[in-house]
Amino acid sequence: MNTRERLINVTSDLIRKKGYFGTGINEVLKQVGVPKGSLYHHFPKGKDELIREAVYYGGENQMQKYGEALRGKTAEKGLSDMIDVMVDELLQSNFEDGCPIAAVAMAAGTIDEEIREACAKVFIGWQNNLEGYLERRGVKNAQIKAEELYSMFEGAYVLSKAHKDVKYLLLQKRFIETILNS
Amino acid sequence: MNTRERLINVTSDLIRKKGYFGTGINEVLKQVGVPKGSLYHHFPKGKDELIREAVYYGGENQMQKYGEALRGKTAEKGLSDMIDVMVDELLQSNFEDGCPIAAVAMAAGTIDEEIREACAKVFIGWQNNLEGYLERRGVKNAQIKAEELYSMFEGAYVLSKAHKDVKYLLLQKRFIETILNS
DNA sequence: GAATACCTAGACCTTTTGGTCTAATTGTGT
DNA sequence: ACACAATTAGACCAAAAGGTCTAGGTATTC
Repeated sequence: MNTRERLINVTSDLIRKKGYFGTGINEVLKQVGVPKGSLYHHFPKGKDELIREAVYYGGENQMQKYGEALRGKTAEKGLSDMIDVMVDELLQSNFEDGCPIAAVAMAAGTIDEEIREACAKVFIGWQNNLEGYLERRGVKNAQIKAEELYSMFEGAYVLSKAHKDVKYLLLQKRFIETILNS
Repeated sequence: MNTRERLINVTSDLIRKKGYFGTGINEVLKQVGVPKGSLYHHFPKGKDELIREAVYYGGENQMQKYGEALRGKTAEKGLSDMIDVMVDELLQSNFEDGCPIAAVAMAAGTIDEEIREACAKVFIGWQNNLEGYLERRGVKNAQIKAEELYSMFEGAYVLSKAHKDVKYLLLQKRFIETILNS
């Protein structure tokens, strides 16, 4: 992993814990162990460019995890396993890691518009992915259901982190069937 | 409105736009128009104490708004109007204002534990309020449904803000009935 | 091996951060 | 009028923020 990738990787880790404003380039630099010059060589526009790349990177990463959870299962089992991915992330990080995109998107409107667009694009990507998955399993109105499932999961992720209690995420499993059959 | 209240009020406005790390006490001071001394007189523990109070204040404020939307209506109409409260906040602030609690809770785990607890308490308060509301209207399993509705709304709030598009919130109206009858 | 592009190194800068401290002022009760 | 608490005022501080710039080093290419 080269310098550029390591910078993005560490930034991606940090933003899901502390969001846009809480993530400082000095801390990134310290964790990666490289000087300022490297950062501004790879990201001439500075922090905003770095964060934007980290959003895309974190989004790809997360989608891959979700993809693995879904692969080759019934819609219900797949979605249930997708929830477990989020549950595990919370537990393994002692409730420090949240949704890597939401943490940044929260400050949208007051930060660089391109970053907000990056967040939106990642969300759309996740959603389209889920929509295709549902369609392949013969679920009707897959688009709306994918949107709804994402809303539910995103909200439960936030609540579980705030409460330091995964029950909000686990509760979603009881409503997967309800939504799929609605 | 006295100095202490004005400080809390402005801080509450700021945190729902920028979260914990994005909210600076110097900016609060500038907006209120008082010097440092006043802030540290009213909040000897500094920023964290101020933010905590702002979380409670913002939570009360928001619950009142939701309460008005719900009052004297069928469960479905009330919940639909509650969604409109969130929609209006996004539109009127040009998508700058989000959920006042979620914005702070996002950074939970890396900030003062008491602030995280404050966020959790506010969420619990909102949820209990909704639960009571549903019960009074004869909804079965009101607790679980209140939890679920909050997850959905919270998630849709985040997504609508990230996308600068209220459709994610409006979509929730189509699922209110589904959840209530589940 | 010289030339060139790529990348690292880190000193330095300005602005802002949260916080402390002392002096002055305002209000209140006697 | 006096005493005393409550509050405001703002200078000051160390640390951290994001960012710039020049100097080295390390590859790669001819």
